[in-house]
Amino acid sequence: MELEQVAKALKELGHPTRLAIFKRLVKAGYQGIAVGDIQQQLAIPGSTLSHHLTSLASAQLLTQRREGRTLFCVAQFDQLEAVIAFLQDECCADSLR
Amino acid sequence: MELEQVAKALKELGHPTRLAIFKRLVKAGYQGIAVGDIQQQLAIPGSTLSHHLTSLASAQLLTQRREGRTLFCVAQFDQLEAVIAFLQDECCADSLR
DNA sequence: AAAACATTTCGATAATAACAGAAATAACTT
DNA sequence: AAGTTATTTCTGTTATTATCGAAATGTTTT
Repeated sequence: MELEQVAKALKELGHPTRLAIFKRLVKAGYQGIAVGDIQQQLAIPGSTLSHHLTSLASAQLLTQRREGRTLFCVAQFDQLEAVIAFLQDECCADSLR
Repeated sequence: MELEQVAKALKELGHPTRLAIFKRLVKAGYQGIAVGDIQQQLAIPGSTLSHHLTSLASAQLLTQRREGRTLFCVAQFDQLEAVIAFLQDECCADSLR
């Protein structure tokens, strides 16, 4: 994975609210979690939440699936894994220690 | 590790220049790498670099050790590990898949 | 087709971050 | 103590991000 892409993902995860959102996404698994549910859990305005979701999506950290009038957000697990792999392989120099 | 603290570290790593700096720090191991060497490698102004180093330090991602007039920067490996652990434990829900 | 619901976009403001030249500080060398 | 080297702090500017109410959009229910 490219450094720029990883930096982008880390940047988007690097905000308390977005990290909290992402944590919930991951906990929800492949089924995902409704935008409205996230909003209730975090108690933040819808417009603010929507921006944060757009940010996370822009880093390929989530996808959305509509079911009626409800939008479900699903963590993009492969992207998270790629980020972790970058930190471990490119950065975490176990061999040096 | 606290979510806020992790978010802070992710935020600081989430900048292309800082991630590139950190990558070099890690590659350098416990011995570290001189500020001047980083500057040469990345070809950026000293004042800009200094700000980025301060940012990384503010997230406990590096420490500095002076040797004469040269400052060495050393990655704070335990902090990196804690961040990775958070992403894996709190976020990466392997069990769900 | 009107009302209700779920979510996004608009619009505006405030806060933070990034950048880099110039001046300052710290440490060594002569 | 003057000069040289290494790095940071100062100062100011520009750019990006965060926030959220209000209006708009898309979807379902009646």
